Amino acid sequence: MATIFHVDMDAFFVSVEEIFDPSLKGKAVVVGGPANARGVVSAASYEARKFGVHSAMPLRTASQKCPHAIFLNGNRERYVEYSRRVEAELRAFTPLVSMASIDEAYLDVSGATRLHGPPLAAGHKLHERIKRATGLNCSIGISSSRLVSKICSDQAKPNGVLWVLPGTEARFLAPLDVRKVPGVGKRTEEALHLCGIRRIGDLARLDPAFLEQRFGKWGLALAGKAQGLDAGGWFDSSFLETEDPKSISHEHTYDEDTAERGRLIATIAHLSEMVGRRLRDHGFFTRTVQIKLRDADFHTITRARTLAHASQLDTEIFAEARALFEKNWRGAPVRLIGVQASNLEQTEGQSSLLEQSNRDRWRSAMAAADRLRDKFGDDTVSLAAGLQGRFRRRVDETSAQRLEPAPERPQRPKSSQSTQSPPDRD
DNA sequence: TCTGGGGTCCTAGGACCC
DNA sequence: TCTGGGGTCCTAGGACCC
Repeated sequence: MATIFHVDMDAFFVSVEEIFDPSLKGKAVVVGGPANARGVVSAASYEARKFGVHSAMPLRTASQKCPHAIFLNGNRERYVEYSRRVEAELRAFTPLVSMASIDEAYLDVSGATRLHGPPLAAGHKLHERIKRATGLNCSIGISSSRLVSKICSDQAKPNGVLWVLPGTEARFLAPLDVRKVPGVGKRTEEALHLCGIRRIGDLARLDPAFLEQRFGKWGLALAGKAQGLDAGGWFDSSFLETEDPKSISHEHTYDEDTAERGRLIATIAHLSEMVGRRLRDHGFFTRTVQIKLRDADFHTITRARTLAHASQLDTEIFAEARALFEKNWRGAPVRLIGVQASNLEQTEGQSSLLEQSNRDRWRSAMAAADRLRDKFGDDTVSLAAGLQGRFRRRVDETSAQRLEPAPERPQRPKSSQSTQSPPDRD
């Protein structure tokens, strides 16, 4: 029988902030942004939660429920750093560690009883070690499957260790709300309630065939989850593998909706650059470029196109994203705009020699730009179109280098040059 | 209450091919 | 030419997670 730990950090972002500013301890703290900003709560301290504040809640709502809360923007790098410290501590405890997100992990400690003792004692030992090494509290769920351990760590919060004895999984799960099952959100919960299913025990009693007929493939998975079973069985080989990403995207929500074409296109250029940069960092090429547009009513559309050859160049991603935007934007104010790369490949595939040499030149320009960004920051180099709108001022003020084609040679016809053309060779 | 940003997976319809 | 079925790729949307 496997022994799986699920380790979940308590109010992770808030707890890290408290390390940097101990005066925050014991206060209502919300990480996510200013109280009046467009945005949602990323993390709330337990003090703030007493007032009904929880993650994913709009910041403006949070500030109404808890006006005295301290609102912080948050520091991604800090959280990544502390996540690494936690991970190091987990790996020192046992080698079979799978980070599920920035603040949670699964550990397979099946073979570690000799070293760490029985499950509950081992759990407390790990809990102590994490606290000592990082100053952070966590909760640990222990059982024979990842699913039950995850639900279990949630029941253990805050700052607790809980063990579900082998053979008692069904008894543990039965009284819990169906919403506790990972994957059951608002919609599925509503649908289940309509069928008279409120608790995991209700779900477990149902015929899997009924769930499959009612919810399709997902229904069958749900039937398994109600029994506390992991999708991949007791142990699936993907436990330790870090898989390649399937998509890379960036999006931006404006402080106020905007219908300014120049500003929208500048944002698309900026987002395309960020996507391209990450593609190159990961060594991927994208075949499908997608844009996302959300209007004032929160109505959201996505429009995608698959390219003839895969690319990792900002200019090609931007050209595609821009074309999709021009074809689909009707002039209405935009709340959010996004650019996504998917259909990721390891190589760019075949193309003509001419295209190849053009891309080779752009590629070296991109590599040079990446080096400059590493050295001087992300805003030092930008697509020409990125200089419009709100990015213009920032870039001009720093008198940054622009990523534009080099001056033309005289024999070239003037009209053939645009921001879309590759830079000349020196 | 007025809704971020980064992802994953699933469904469903249409095109196209055999 | 009155019309099947399966497979794959593409696109759009939606539920969900942290």
